Amino acid sequence: MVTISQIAAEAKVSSALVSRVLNNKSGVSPENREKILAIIKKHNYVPNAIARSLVTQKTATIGVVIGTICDSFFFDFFDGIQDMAETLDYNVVFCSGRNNADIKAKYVDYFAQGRVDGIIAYGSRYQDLFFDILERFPFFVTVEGDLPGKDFNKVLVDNLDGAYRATTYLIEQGYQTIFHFTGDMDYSVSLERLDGFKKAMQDHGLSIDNAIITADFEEELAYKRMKKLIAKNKHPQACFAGADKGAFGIIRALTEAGLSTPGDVAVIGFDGDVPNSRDMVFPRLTTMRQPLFEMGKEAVRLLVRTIETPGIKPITTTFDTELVLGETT
Amino acid sequence: MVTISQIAAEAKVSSALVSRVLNNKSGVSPENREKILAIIKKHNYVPNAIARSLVTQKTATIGVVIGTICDSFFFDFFDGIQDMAETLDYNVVFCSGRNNADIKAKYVDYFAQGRVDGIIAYGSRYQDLFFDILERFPFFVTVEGDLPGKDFNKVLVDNLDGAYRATTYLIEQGYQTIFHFTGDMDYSVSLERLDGFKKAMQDHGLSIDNAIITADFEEELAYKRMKKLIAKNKHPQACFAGADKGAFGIIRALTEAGLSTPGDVAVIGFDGDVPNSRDMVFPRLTTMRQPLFEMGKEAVRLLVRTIETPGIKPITTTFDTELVLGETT
DNA sequence: TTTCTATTGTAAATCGATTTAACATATGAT
DNA sequence: ATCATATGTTAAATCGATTTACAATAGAAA
Repeated sequence: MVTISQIAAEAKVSSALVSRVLNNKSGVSPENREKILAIIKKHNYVPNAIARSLVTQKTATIGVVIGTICDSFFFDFFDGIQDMAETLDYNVVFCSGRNNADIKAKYVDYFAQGRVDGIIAYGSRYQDLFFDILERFPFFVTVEGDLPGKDFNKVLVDNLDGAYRATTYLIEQGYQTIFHFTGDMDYSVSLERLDGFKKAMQDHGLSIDNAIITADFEEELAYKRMKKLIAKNKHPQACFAGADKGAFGIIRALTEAGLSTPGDVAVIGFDGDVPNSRDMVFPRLTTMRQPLFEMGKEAVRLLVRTIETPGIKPITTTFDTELVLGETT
Repeated sequence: MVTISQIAAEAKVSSALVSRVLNNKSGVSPENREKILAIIKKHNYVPNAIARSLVTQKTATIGVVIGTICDSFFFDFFDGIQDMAETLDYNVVFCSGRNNADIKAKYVDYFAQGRVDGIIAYGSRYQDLFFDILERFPFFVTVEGDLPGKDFNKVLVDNLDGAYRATTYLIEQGYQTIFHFTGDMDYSVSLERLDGFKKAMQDHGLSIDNAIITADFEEELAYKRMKKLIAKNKHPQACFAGADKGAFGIIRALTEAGLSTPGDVAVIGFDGDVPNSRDMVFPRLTTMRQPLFEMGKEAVRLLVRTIETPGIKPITTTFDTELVLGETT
């Protein structure tokens, strides 16, 4: 690949002059500017970003790491990130952990080697390695991820409140027995949603005995758990799933057992994960929606703020969830 | 951030020694190695990848650019890329064009400034700018993208054959009037699929008069076109959609009009785009599946091959599609 | 003519690593 | 004691850009 010195040599000028032309700076005579531009064009010369970054200490890039890129849940989040990044003049690159904590940590480390100006990391499994790696890097934001006592930029969702409202909504609809299918208990968001559920039940004088079903964020386990409950004839009047995928599993178990929703069992989810083929999905799920687009935007905003304002204190922004009524309650 | 010279200074050795420790090379006394490692650990020192890349001329990274990251169609493709990249020891970063040709070109350019060792670009709109930018970079693979007469690494699908077989399958099922809903005519894959359709119809002595409905790769336009056909009572016995999303639009129009599939109108798609919530989707679409996982793997294989074998000739790999029977034919 | 200023250009330092060549020191064989 | 070899260490070059400090030139002002 052709370099700046080769361009300079061919133009019989110093590389400093070429650099000035590249960066549209003054201090170049019109004749030289024209000559240099012609040679640049002739060779399709593009300055090497690596070399440039080394001296400017800037990559103009934000790195995003998520658990897996193969999850439509993130679509709005991605779009929010890119939207704000474009207005703030940053490029965005995404890395996927392929549902593997080690790979995710590897990519956080990859970014933290100075390849980007800032990192956005999504995830709330607080024991995960990637938090440690993140903390060695000066500019980052975690989304959904919190660590007790640690002070960094965070974009959070008020899971406790959301779960409380979801549960309260079910109670107000008149359901008496309500089960909560938790998310993976390794994740702090699962614990928060569980707490919200418990609090709502207690505040309304309802029992939570046997009401907590340990599941995860995937469809399969919730499906199995619900299937077993139905078999034992111990299913509740309503289910609050800690994640939309779990809710879909519950509905599948119901459907297979010949039970209807919300007729026999009401189901509410959590996430606002709108499947890609929205119109083909039946029935539409009632869920607590997270404002993922706004969260993406906010993550970039916080990140760029700390990157460009030396010494500024980190911030936590917490978003509220929104009840989206579907056809399952 | 701490640098190699600071580590060297603190250990009272030259930076060359520290570099050797970092890269596990010989030529360092056990005592020095230990001392240096201790200081590295103490400061959480991580070598700067930008500086390293500048001298090694390696980033150990493959950049992937697609039209939009917000499309479950790519999931298997992404996974195939990462799968092969892991075995060949490359990192993978993704950039999304947000359904905008300019943004897509911007990211191809971004990568081509030397930020990655090789680029994988997905897309077949041959007049798109990104082909020109790609060609200034020595190492790249296009997927689905072809340019007549140009010689570079390509991963293709035999669209003509796939469309021919899809159409033939419908004909063999006994359907007489078959319409083809094309993809966006800017894309070469659309033209190829159209050709396959035409050829199959002609080979079986069927007319294609009024049988070609110009649509795009999205659901909405196919829906509208089909709706209009139904209104005029001019719909065919079977539809071959150039993309699965279009097939879903056709089915939606049918459903709304009270028509059933395949009872009233059979529908076959093209892509093998399995929606995320597979089990919730009704009915399951018959489609020509593209082996996206394998295509991702192959793209990486071709790319790394040209990166690591100087002077080697570019290759084109063409994959066959596979008829996946659903419930719509 | 002299002095000052503005403009244009270049040499050299810099960013943070790796790599090469040179050199010093120690070890062992002859 | 001498030479060859192996080992450990460092200085300096390098990667490809930007940036700083300064030199040269030209034109304006005194």
